[in-house]
Amino acid sequence: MNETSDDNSLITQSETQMRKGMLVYCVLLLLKDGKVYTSEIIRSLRQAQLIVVEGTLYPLLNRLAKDNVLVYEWQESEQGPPRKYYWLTDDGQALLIELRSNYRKLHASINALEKGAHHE
Amino acid sequence: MNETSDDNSLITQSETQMRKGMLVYCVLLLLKDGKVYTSEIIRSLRQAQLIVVEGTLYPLLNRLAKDNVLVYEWQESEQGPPRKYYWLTDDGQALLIELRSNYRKLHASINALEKGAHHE
DNA sequence: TATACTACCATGCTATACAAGGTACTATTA
DNA sequence: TAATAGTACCTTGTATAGCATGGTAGTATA
Repeated sequence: MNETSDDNSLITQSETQMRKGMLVYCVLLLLKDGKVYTSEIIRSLRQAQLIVVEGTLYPLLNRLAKDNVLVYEWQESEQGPPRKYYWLTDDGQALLIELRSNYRKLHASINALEKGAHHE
Repeated sequence: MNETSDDNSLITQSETQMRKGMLVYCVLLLLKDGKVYTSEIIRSLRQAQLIVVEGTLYPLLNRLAKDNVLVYEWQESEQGPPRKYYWLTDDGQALLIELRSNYRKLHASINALEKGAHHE
């Protein structure tokens, strides 16, 4: 709660916020080409600098599966514990299309604001 | 709490999420050219289809002012109640630059995912 | 048997968007 | 003067969801 020394906290916070909203969209993008298991998703997202912690992704996948966006099946691994492979349902495909459209619109809106197009 | 009839709730939810993260950035963009008062900000954001309700923006502006990103002054209006005009501090200008950079990176990452660039 | 690695998961905290309702000032009109 | 409408600001309560932290379990190796 020190308000003088953590002046970069707002930056970090806003960075986090920016990534947050895109998370569902990015997860669906990662799954659009086939079955992927959870740790693999985390690694891919980290490569894209989009997420770091497991505690965010596992509940998210559970929610998406509960809402019939994803399904999964367990699969034995040759080395290590079994893996939970996820893929998109038809509803998931539809949601992906919807989110892609929304992202395009959002990006366009931000571009407009960046160019200072705020006149009544 | 009905889980069968509100099957578009996840879409709405994700749309909301997408806008959420961009809010700080968009507010700073709106203020980058000078003093603006709150209702005006709300109208501009609505035009850009980025936010709808006041209950989101007022607390956000308070937070940003508390964190020395924005300052404000009261100004009489010729018609109606007085208005609270906000503008960016130097810290706010710096944050805007930071957030612009972050947004660029995020957009690039999403573009990469859209093109299916997830290979180890 | 013990250690290391991989993978999955749950709990508690905190931040925050939204819904809903409220206050106060000005102008218009009866 | 009194009532209504319009504008602008603000607060409270609720629910969502990311994150920190810690834990379980299977496999492989020393």
